[in-house]
Amino acid sequence: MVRTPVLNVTTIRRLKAFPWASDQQVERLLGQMELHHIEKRTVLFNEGVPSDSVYFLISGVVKLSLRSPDEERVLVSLISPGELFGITSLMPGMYRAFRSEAFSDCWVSSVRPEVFVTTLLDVPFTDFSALMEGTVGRWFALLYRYTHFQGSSLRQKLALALLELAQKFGIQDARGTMLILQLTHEDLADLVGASRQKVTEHMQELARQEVLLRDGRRLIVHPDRLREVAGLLLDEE
Amino acid sequence: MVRTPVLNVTTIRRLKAFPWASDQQVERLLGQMELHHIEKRTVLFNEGVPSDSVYFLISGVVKLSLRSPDEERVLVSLISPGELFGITSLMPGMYRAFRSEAFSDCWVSSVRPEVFVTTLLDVPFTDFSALMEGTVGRWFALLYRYTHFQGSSLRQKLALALLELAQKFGIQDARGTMLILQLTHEDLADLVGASRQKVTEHMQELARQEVLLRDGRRLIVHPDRLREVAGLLLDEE
DNA sequence: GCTTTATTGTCACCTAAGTGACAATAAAGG
DNA sequence: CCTTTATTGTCACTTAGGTGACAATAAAGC
Repeated sequence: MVRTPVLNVTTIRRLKAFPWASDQQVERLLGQMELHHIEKRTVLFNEGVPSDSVYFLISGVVKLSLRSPDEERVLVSLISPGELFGITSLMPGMYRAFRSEAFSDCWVSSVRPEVFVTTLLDVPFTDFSALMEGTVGRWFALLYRYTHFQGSSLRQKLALALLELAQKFGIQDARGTMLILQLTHEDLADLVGASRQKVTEHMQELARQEVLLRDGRRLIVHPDRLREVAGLLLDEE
Repeated sequence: MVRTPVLNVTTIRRLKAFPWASDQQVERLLGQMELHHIEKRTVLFNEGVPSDSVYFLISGVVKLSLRSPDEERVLVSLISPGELFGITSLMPGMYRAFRSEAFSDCWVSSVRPEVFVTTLLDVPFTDFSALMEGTVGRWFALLYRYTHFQGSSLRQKLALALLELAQKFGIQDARGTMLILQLTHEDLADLVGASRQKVTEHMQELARQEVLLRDGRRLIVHPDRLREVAGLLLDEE
């Protein structure tokens, strides 16, 4: 019933994908890609699972989503034909950040990231992958925080932001993780997109619940409890 | 007064930067990097200007920010020593997405992106850059949307989301840009993190103001007016 | 064409967070 | 040490958007 699409250099060019690649490169890549037909609503991969393929959308629409603390689904993005997705696999040891599922019936092709990179760029995958992590990895952490902000309360946003700060600026301390930074409540407010007053109120509440404490103008946080507050206890990372 | 820091392979290793690179590569890179001392509050680059350098933070804290529709500043991220930043320059023709300024007194080193890439990875910059754009570029558009969501009203968020959809799924039509997608108000609500009911209300208002119109279940939008509604008329992109 | 199911429209009511205004501290500068 | 300035704490009031509930359409299935 379903007609398998022709996947050749012409198709790729029409989709305006890989415009920089030569015909030979595209040809070689196509030879190593697997073609899949995916029915509407089918999940391609879930957030939190290891990333082992790069995907290319030929036709249809793919949806990237995430589940928010209150079990709702956050629709992160809709992928259009000609787009690559699932590119966490280009970074070493990364897990899927989003769930991908067919928003309509789709034709998708997949390829192993090593093949993808070595075919299009004459460089060892591990080198490329490491450089990607060192450069784009940070952006990814940002995207992670911002997508998780969706549907979160101010309390949860604060926890997420402090968690990121603890990773970057935290040093171990007898009482927890100390942030070696002079942050005012106003800075925090700008970071989570809230008003200074409400941040003050929530920070006080978090201190009362011993999720964090203040030592002068330095913060000492408990990453585990923050994770709990943020609503990602046994979650993907 | 200010002591110039020693910047050698040991320093780089201590900062845990470029762990994959060999000593020779790091050495070569260092030889081509410029060292700058930046006083607190000094702006390194502003959003919207061309990207021509990659930066590496040696000491201090750098702040990335953005201005929201209501002239407020959104604090996007704080950079810690050992991090690279300003990596829009790794993609062809991209403009700075954020403003970067010294959050505290800093030592920063900078290098041209071509030098950075060719030193650490034995591949022509244009090839690398094109691949980056084709893979990570989309993530960047996402990050752009999410950071701009901060401090925006639902109306503005809707405009931003529809703008992104118009870029991906829009085809020109006599009446505007038609989205070739079957989107329900619930989908839109999930995309902007709002309730279905409020999305219905705002969509109706946007239709009344002729920012968009509905043809059955297809949307036809006016990107220019959407941009206006989103509050980014003469803005950075 | 008719029934069923999904989507849109509309409302009244509730709640989290924004806002302004000011007092209480704490840090910084001399 | 004392003055000035920045930051934090607190509160009453406003507001945007969430929520539930249901009617009005529109699409899909048979």
